[in-house]
Amino acid sequence: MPIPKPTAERLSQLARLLEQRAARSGTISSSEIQQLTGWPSHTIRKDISSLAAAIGASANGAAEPDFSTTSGYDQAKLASAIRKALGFTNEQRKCCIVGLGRLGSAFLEYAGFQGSSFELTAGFDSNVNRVEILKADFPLYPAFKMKEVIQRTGIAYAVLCVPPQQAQGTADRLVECGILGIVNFTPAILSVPHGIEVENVSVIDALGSLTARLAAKKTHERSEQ
Amino acid sequence: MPIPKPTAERLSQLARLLEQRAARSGTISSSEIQQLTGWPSHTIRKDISSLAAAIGASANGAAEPDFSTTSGYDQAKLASAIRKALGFTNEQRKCCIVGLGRLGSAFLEYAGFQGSSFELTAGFDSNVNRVEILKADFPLYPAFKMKEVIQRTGIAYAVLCVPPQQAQGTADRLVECGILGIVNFTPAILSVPHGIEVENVSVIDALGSLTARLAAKKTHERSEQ
DNA sequence: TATTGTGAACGCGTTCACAGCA
DNA sequence: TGCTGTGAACGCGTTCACAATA
Repeated sequence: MPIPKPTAERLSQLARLLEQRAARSGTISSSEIQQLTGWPSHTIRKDISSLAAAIGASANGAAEPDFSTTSGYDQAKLASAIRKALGFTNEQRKCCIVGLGRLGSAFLEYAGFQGSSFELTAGFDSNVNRVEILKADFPLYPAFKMKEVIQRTGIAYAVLCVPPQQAQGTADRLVECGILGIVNFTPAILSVPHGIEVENVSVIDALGSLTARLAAKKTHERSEQ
Repeated sequence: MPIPKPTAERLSQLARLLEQRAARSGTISSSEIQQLTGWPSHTIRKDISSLAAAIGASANGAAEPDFSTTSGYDQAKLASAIRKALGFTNEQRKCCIVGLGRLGSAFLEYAGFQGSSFELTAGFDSNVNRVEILKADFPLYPAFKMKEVIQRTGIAYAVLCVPPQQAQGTADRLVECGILGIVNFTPAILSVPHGIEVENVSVIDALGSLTARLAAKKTHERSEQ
């Protein structure tokens, strides 16, 4: 029984949240989670129920779950169960940054990758100067080495931070290099062949979602009165 | 008849795409859009159908749509109809950037806001040095002026780019200032009161979605064989 | 023939209500 | 009593199949 995508997203956030407050008392209830996240408690219980089902299905004779005391969930155990079920702990997927301008270079010192199942292993920029000046924990290369490096080191994903005019062209090159997925920080809409996935990340889209949700909430409240 | 949220998101992207290729021939078919975006053509037709319904519902005696020739949709007309229906062209919503480190300061020269319905009107940082050194088209302030500036100028949204340890505290302050929505670029999970909306933007989450989609596609292909 | 347009069926995640348990 | 857990009903977006239009 596969975990539904929206459920997986909530669980992933929940795991982050639990790890953040690791210092607190060992147990948390679904209604406390509701308070922290805004998700209804029954949704959370259902999500965790899906999680347990998914674990039980694959755990043929292995150790059973065992979060769920009488007063909530064991935070540490729940968090690690989520991580395991969502395929974290598996081998790290290698990623690269393409485009080391202001935005791209911000990732060079971004701490969020530690503890995730993704690993930054390369950066590329067409400007050789940048490549030489910037410092990172992983090697930076001029753009013409992209194909060689990606294929040799087995990089699966690219984080695209080039100027919008170069976005589609660079995406095409990345596909040629054998990349599987692109996280697109560019405002451009990318066209890619079947089998390649693009995830768009955009402040503007995020602001649009906010506006839509606030508008929906308003009309909802109106209809409640 | 309100436009469903997923539909609105697709239409929003579609509008961006149409505007990008404004130079091309004036008409585009649903199957061409399928090729460019990967969405099935019937989904696109349904989406545009929803759009037409939404416009027709509010256009009491006003001009009717009129994209839809016999060989596709008029690109320019469709794009502007989408923008109108999704509430763009309305008064701009004011936004501010909070935290002017590497990531936050990248937005100071980000072009994506032009032509959107959002406008950057202020930046804040607790480090007075940064505020004085950085240059932007809009004023930058030290953090202690947040409340005064946000309330005086009517800023509705904040883009949160502070270090993760300060995320929750800063979010709390923003809520006190009367902000309605927060775009959270921090890996921290934020708790906010009812009525305030948070949209999380995270590379890690985006990579996670990519992985999930690729995995789903693989098992789907397997079951098709 | 090549397109849009749409009512109806479907599938899936959400919600509900209540059973189970400590 | 206060919590988790879950089958069943519900609602909504997607998908399908076919009518409509040129």
